[in-house]
Amino acid sequence: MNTNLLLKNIAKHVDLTTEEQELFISMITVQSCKSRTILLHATEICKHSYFINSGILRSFTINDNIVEHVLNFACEGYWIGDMYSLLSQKPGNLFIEVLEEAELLLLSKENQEILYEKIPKFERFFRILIENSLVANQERLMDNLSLSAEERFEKFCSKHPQLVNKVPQKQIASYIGVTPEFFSKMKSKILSR
Amino acid sequence: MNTNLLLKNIAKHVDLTTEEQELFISMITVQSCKSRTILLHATEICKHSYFINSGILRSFTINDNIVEHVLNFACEGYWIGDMYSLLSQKPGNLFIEVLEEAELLLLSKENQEILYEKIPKFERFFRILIENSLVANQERLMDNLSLSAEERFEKFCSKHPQLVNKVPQKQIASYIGVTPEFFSKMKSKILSR
DNA sequence: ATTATTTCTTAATCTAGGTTAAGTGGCATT
DNA sequence: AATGCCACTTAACCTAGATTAAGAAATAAT
Repeated sequence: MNTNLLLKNIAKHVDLTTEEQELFISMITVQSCKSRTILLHATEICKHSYFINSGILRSFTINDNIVEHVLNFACEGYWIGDMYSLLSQKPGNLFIEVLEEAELLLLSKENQEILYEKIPKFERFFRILIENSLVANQERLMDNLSLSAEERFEKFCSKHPQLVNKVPQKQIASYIGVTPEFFSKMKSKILSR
Repeated sequence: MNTNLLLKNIAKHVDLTTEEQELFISMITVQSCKSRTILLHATEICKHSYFINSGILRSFTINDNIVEHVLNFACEGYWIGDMYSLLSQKPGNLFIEVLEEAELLLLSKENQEILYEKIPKFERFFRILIENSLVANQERLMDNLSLSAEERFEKFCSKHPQLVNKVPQKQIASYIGVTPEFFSKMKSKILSR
């Protein structure tokens, strides 16, 4: 189990002793997933936070059993999960899907709670992660209220260059909030100038 | 200085000893603000988190010096601030304005950091607050992607009944992401049935 | 290799919501 | 009580993006 990336990630925000690192690692499990695996169904209760060692994942909802809406993409070095379901331990509305063959490190809700009790530094670490998520989310919200689809797409490209050519275009469309048809039209308009 | 509401608020998530409460209170300052006060300008660095004892506030951005976009409303018992600016200590893009005469409790960034060091329980308290914020934000984001203006308005009414008749209608329009003109049209359509 | 499924494109048509503009009513300041 | 400023309304017209539909291209499954 390769925990280098994760430990490096943690070290950016808090300093762990060797024992603390070991305790932490003992609470992590590894999981390899093929593309198209559904890690979490909307009807299930989310039991884990997923750290991505490699690969790409997304979280999304399904509307009226037809239209998908992408909440998030996540790749190497990021966490993904259904925060609502994880916190409330009720079924959320999110699916989590593997888009590109992935190796994941799983931290269960119970172990996360234990970590918080035993090593308050983890309380800080996750606080900081969530703070950053919240800031990013607020910005995206305001962007959706104030920018055109084209501007949102540009911003997506500059913020997530590693995703632009790897995830299906219809999912980028969904993330920025337009239909795949409109996205296609918009793209060819952009390319033609 | 009335800290009852705030202490009750904290007690929902963590248990403080009397000494801890006292330390905390010693770090808080009170501020009374008349309606229309601008607490934070978009060009300033946010130095405080604001807890609302009474009154109503909002945070918003201004686009091209013309169009306002409301990020959040906050009333009694809630916190407000510019999280991006507070964390980065750079100027954010948010204004914070008092909409209804307010009494606020201020926690400075420095004191917040000291609290984190001295009483890790505060790390937990704020982690939980931010988690809840993030969940609410994600839901709002998905609502903006999947619901019609009318549905967003209905949801706003059921989630924030205490605000519906207190804040200017154009600001509710902005919060749900439509123009004041369209909002007015929509409202009269709703009333006519 | 062939077939089946999905993704992407193009184009015609439609509509939710935006823009512009003019008018009304409220409330705050003098 | 008069003036000025906003907030709200109404209405005509406009447009970004949605919908529908059909074909082409790419992927996956057999």
